[in-house]
Amino acid sequence: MAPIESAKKKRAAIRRGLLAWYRREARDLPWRRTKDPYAVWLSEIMLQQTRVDQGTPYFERFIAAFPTVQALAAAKDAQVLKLWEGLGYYSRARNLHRAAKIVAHEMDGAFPATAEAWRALPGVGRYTAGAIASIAFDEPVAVLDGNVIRVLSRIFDITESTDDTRTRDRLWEIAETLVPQKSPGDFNQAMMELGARVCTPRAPQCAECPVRLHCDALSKGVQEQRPVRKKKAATPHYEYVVGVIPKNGRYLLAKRPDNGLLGGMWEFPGGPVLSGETHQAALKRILREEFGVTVKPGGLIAVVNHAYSHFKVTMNVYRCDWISGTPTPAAHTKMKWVPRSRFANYAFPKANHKFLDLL
DNA sequence: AAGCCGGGGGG
DNA sequence: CCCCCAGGCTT
Repeated sequence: MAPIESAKKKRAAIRRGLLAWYRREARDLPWRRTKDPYAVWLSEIMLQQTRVDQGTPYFERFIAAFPTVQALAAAKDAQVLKLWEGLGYYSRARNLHRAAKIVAHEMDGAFPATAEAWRALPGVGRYTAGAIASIAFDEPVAVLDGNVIRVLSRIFDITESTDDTRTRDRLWEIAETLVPQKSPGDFNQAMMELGARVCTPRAPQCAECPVRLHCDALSKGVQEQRPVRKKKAATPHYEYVVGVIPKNGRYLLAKRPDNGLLGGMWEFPGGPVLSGETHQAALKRILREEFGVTVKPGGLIAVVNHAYSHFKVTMNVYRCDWISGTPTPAAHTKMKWVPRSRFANYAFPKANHKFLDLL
């Protein structure tokens, strides 16, 4: 079948249409008011797998606390984590902090100037490197995030699963072919903004789309069937018990290991209930074996449900009386008795915040 | 290639 | 309830 328009003309029309739309419709976001590489970098890390509306207040607080890469490099781990509290994917904060120290101490405070050089920093992959280089340094390199995958899979009617590596490679190639020499940062942001506000996962607003005349999926009426995704396995559900243990006006907290789930965060001690085990038996067993204290389980404070990325949990939170034992963590890195008035200095997981106000 | 890694909002 | 989000790292 002969193409209605040449591929080259189609690309030119897409560039023109998206750039014009973006200059008219772009949201006024804090990191768009500057080309400071530090601000652009911070925004890109914070927005990984995170919606703009969710990330924006975190960006404002974070950059107010650490206005420069030197300030971030000099910060304490706990301070950085506290500012990330509630945003999720906490390894981003750890990698960001590590990278800030590298830039400040090993690169003399000078940021990398190319996408390739950015990728050497921890937490910066192909997407983030392309975003920073194109936005802050005008380098004509592509980005491919969830929005761009959706936009391109519709415009070019990609029928293969976009979870497949070969399809990803093809999409990257399309994106690289599209990105203009001039205003690459605006173009990349235009594709993402279109994906976020017009070319949405469900019920896309095609009538509002500046490139609707060039969209292969729309012309076939299959836009809601793109992108093609593989379905994910069902996530398991776990039953946990958690102990709230007061002693002399303080509560027993434990710090999670720096790597892995909720790395470096503080939490009330607890763990999974064995099948057939009562909550009271589980509390006594877990607190003795994993945290080194003997307790007497008391009343139920809360039942909290929480969903993580790959499992779900029900936390049964009980008040417990401390009987004996010096807190000694098995899998955690340290434990402390902390007064309620100082909780504000500790980064807690969301699942703990769901019952913290009840204490 | 597949799994791990949070939390929130929309349908 | 399921899906997805300005993804990267590890195995």
